[in-house]
Amino acid sequence: MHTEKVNIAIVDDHTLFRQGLAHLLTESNEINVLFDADNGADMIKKLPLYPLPDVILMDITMPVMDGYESTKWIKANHPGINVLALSMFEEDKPIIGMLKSGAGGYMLKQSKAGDLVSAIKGIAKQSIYINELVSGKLLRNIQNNQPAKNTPIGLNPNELKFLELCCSDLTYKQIADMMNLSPHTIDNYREALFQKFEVKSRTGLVISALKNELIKI
Amino acid sequence: MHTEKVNIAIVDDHTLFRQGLAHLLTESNEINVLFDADNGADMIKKLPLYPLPDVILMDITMPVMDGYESTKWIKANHPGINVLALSMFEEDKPIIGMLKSGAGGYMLKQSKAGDLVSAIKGIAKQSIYINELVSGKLLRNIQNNQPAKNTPIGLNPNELKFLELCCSDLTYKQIADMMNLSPHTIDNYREALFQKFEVKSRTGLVISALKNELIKI
DNA sequence: GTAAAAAAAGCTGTTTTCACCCTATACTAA
DNA sequence: TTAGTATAGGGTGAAAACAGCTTTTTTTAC
Repeated sequence: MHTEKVNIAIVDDHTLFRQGLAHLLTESNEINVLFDADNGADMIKKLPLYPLPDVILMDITMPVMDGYESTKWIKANHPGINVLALSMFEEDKPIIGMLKSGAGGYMLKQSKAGDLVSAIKGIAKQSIYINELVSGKLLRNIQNNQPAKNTPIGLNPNELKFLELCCSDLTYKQIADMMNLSPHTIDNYREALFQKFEVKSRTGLVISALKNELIKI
Repeated sequence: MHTEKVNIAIVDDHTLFRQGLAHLLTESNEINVLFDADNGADMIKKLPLYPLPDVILMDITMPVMDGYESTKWIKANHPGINVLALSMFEEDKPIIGMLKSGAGGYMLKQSKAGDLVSAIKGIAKQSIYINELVSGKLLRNIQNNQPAKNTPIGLNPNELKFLELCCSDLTYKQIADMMNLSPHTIDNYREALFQKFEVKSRTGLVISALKNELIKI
């Protein structure tokens, strides 16, 4: 069985690493390195000069235009190209950051060549390549990402009605009329909700209500 | 080499499935089913009557107290117990939901017994067990969780940035500072957006922006 | 280089929102 | 009974938001 070679580009500011890697990958006979670049800006400049790569290997820390920005640019301008982050860092922050920026996978520079080739082939075919390193961090990220979320806030029916009407172009005066209550009473509801949601403005209140899925628009 | 059996509990409202699964897992000789329960409330009642399980297999849809609530309760009261979600659904929402609630892994009921045993052993040892099914959804979740960069109607980058910052508890003065612009300039943006969106208040603006999916929260 | 256009900043009001005081009623529980 | 609490209503002053119009600066086009 024969499969097309995967066309890739390498973006990394360490010239020796970049070129060594290019040789190494070319030797595998499954990967074709179209071009390499010093940083994101260099990549943008070179991209039109070659066929579009299937995968771009992307370093994170680079001068001029770093990996996060470069990845965002790629996904905005060539969403079909898959970005595989390739970095020395195994901390949560760069990993989550690159994935959020749009990378489809994350490999360490200390990986074995064979593993990198598999990752490149995997990401070329399925757009994403998740390994052990990444999956745990991903999970912890979404689990921690909801800090104050599971604090069910007790609202009485009137407060809830008021909250709904708040999510509109109406003034408090108009809301008071619609609820057949004095504007001062509405004031009390507002104060109470500001405290419960820990906000200081109607806009903050609306955003919180939507985030907590108390109100649907 | 000999390893301790993994102690588990099964929470699922389908009695036959629950008991059949218990037999099946017991036969593997690597897993010991301590008890099973009809739903979350039943689980909470039975938990003190047995040794603490290493892993709880948790269904999602159950009467009285569902899998999300039950998992949250477990992680709040017995954070050492690992929850493995076990469901028929392979949609994004239940998977992400259970993981956010604190589950360390997610398996389909249509899995092979051997795979389930591996998952249980994996989660008992490493607290998390991520398979192909889950990892892709996790990644897409964090990638979609923030910006929607499309600008369908005519907003320039500054107006869009302003609009984003509007969806918060910040005052216009603070927004002006963050954008390094004079409050008067911010005033111009506000006026322009009020016209474009045909609203008369910041709240109306925020609601419109969200409805038009120009901003994600 | 200059004129037109667009963006940024300024000025002056009015209205709305917000914060913090307060009173009255009615229901509940010690 | 009395204290506590939830709900409705009241008043004032300050801050923010809103509206409309003018001027300066920057960009762009000719």
